[in-house]
Amino acid sequence: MPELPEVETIARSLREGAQGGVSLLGCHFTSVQVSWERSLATPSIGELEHRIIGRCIVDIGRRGKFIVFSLDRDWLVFHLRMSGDLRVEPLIGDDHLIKPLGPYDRASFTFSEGVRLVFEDTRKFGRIWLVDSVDRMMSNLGPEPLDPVLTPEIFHQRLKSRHRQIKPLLMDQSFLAGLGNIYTDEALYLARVHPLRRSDSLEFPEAELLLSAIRQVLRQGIKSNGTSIDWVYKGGSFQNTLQVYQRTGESCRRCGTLIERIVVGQRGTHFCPVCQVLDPQ
DNA sequence: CATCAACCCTGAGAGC
DNA sequence: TGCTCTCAGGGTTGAT
Repeated sequence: MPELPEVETIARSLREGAQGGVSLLGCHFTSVQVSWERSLATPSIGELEHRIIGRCIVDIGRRGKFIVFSLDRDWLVFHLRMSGDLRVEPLIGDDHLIKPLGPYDRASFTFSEGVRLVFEDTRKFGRIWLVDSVDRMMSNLGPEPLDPVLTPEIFHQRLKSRHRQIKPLLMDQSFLAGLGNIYTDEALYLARVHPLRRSDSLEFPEAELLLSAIRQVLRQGIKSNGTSIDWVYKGGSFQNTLQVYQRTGESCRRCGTLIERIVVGQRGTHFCPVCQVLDPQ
């Protein structure tokens, strides 16, 4: 389930060709294939083809959990949701034939440089967009948690301006861009904030601590190349650092109390009932 | 504005 | 062994 660190890791390897991979910078599109129509949010397949063939990739980055390809005209944007992934591979296999796509490959973009970019997505929740304004598309996204322009003062003000349970608020992408279930649970634990606390009940020092906890888990996640949980995302090692996520019934590493699991905003939520107290509500 | 439920999907794991 | 059932999970949408 890619969150900010996983998306950052994938975007980085597409851009820099990390771990033996190939950088896509400068590549030119020669064809597009979409095998599951609903993976393409916009435009139509015909228009996508028409607008993208011949375009060149100028940059590859991330905004929230979106992977953004800046082309010499338009932007190609991916959201991996639960099970999506992007991989780059040679178009031609060892048998000198064009490699067939796998059963979970939903779209493929080939380049004049002899490689292709494959969007695979087992659960079909991921989406692809080709847009002429990435700013308009992202206009509802909240601030980047790692961006220094988000000061503790501003963060505290934003928390104060709402009256919501803290966990669903942190996962609300229009409030803050990039946190998902795993890193939210971890950050709340690190900051000793109960997931059901009301956002406007946090005093400034708590908000400051929470923001720094969020940054700490995200930075550590990026350094670990993300979290490999279940069969969905592979390659990262942050799962070895998890303090509460999927540790229900195991001991808190700070106080030994058993980690509890509750449902908050329809999401499985893991916390230590002793370290993360609810009292001010 | 906040909360909740349904929906989109599939593989995995449990129960039988 | 193999079937059926339930569940997770991000984000959108619609109801309360």
